[in-house]
Amino acid sequence: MQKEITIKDIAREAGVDVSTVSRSLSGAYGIKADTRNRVLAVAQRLNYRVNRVARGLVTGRSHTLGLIISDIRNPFFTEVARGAEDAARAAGCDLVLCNSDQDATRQMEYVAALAGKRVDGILMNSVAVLDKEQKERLEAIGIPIVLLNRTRGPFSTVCADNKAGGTLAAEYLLKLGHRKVAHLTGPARHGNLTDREKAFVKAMPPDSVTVLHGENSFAGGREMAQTVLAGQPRRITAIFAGNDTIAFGVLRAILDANLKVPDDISLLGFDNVELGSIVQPPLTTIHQPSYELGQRAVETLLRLGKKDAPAENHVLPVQLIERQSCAPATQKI
Amino acid sequence: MQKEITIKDIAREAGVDVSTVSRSLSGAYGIKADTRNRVLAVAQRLNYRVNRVARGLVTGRSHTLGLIISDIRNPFFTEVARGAEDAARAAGCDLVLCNSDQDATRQMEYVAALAGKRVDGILMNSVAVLDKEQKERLEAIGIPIVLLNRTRGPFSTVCADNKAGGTLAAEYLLKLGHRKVAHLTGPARHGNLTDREKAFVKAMPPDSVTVLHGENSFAGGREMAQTVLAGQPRRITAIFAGNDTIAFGVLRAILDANLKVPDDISLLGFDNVELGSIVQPPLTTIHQPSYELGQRAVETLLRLGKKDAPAENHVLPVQLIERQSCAPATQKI
DNA sequence: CTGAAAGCGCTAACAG
DNA sequence: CTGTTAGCGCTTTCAG
Repeated sequence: MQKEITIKDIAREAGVDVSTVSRSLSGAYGIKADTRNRVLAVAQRLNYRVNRVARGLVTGRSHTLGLIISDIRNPFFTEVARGAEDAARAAGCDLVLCNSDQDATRQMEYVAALAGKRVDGILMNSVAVLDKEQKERLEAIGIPIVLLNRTRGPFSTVCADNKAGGTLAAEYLLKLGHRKVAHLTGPARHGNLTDREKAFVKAMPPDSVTVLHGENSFAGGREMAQTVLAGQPRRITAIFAGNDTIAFGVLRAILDANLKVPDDISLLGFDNVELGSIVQPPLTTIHQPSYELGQRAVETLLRLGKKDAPAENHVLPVQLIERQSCAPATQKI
Repeated sequence: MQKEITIKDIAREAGVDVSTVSRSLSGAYGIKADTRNRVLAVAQRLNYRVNRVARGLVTGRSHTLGLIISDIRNPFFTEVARGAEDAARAAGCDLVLCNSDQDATRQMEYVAALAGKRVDGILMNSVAVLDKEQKERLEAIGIPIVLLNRTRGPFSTVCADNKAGGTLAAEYLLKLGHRKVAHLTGPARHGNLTDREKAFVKAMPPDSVTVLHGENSFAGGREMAQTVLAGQPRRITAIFAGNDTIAFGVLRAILDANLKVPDDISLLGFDNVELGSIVQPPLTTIHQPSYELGQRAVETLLRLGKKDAPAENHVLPVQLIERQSCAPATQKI
């Protein structure tokens, strides 16, 4: 690692002061075009690169954002991350990726690490419900935060209309005549998933739905489905999965049990990830605008960076995507 | 943003010098346990958080790594990213995510930005072949780099045995009796994909394979497949896709054309992403250890950070995963 | 074992 | 328009 080239070197070489170099480089006003060009030329010749660490130390801005999600391998988050990265990049920021695996400790460690690096903002789908102490700790770090799985609260939020989605799911299944269904979803108290669950249960007739909580993943979906399928004389005619990833796991289990979707059992997902269309049968699901979620989230994060910016709460619309995994309920009882 | 708490505050409060605070905090030798504890207590009470930017400025280490990939939405890269993030985290580093979309300019912009932030290393699947000038520029920035899609060259590399994979694919298809096949893959000169292609073509009989280059994505796969299927009286009996994502697109197109896999046409993928098993039919593919790739890559990156560390070249094994998308060739000619 | 002092590379008043 | 002067918050010799 040979010595780093600094503005001092440029200053000496160009016969000006470092402050002049600094101003030339950052394109500030009050520099004769002539000198600026000269400085720039020298900088170029010396192959100079600003040290953004040093700059950040004095300006207090890192131009870095943190994204804390459960697991980037969930295609929904992948899409969110991509939207976030694109928006961050458009604003000249970098994005650091953190996988919390829904672990509260890990999540707080990430927050601390990001705070230590003085990121300009943090984007997170906070695990579980934040207790009072955690909320205070988050507020205390004094960094803009936007939550991806809350609709209200002390922080800014941007998320899809999960409640509407849950209701939509119930109405659709009801319309198809399903009266005994299972809802297989991730851990309880998860914000998004919980909202879907509540709205879904509420919109269904009393006692018509069995809810199972498990791991929020392909494997989790498979396991929950196995439990359901192995249970008492199967009475359910449809399964509403908390998201598509879980739905894929459910599908795997159903196929393994030599049952047919939707003939033997209907399956409804949530998210609308790309692969839902090539799975067999193509998955009927509730679409949520994942990419836009990430995008909007960093945009509001950036806005929060300004002085006195008020908290914002955005809710994006969802939509039923009808494919072939749901059919009218058959009289199995 | 209320005033930041610094070691100065702690020093004053604890009645010691800042250097003592610094030493206590970084757990250095030569501090009486007594004073150290006192300092730590004060730090805790004041809710102090090191400013890693400031620390980085003097130590020259940012504890941040950069990951530049084509697109995080490709499940293969998702898995690589997860492996990389886990390994980075284990080493106390953060990972910044960059999507190059295979654009050379964008890639170099990212490299420049990361270099400006003085990251400790960069992990990338470099787009296309690097020309001499680019190589020199990369070497000039003086940051450890490991490439994810090369097997040799001036930089350290870690990637799967793509050549063996290509050969494996050819041998398998040959064994099944396929003598007219298409290879649908991403852009030419892409490192990994190119290696697969070359080895595949080489292992197949002369003139038995038609190669198409397209976009490296689901959509790209679909388009290429449409072209192939629409072509002259279809003579091919099998398609080898450059990777699973492309294969999924191909599958979509085949289904859309009302053809059956593998009855009408066999389909072979590469990567072995999780969803390959629930697609219908389950995808036969060449497995490569994506997660480990990411993991190993940051581990070698970290090693390169040490003084005088020699470049390393790792090649990880691949393996045929036989599912149900390939069948013996039928006599269609 | 601890304090004093220098400085990482840069920006930001304040003069001139 | 440009130079001078202070630091940003931290680590790191070098003394003592």
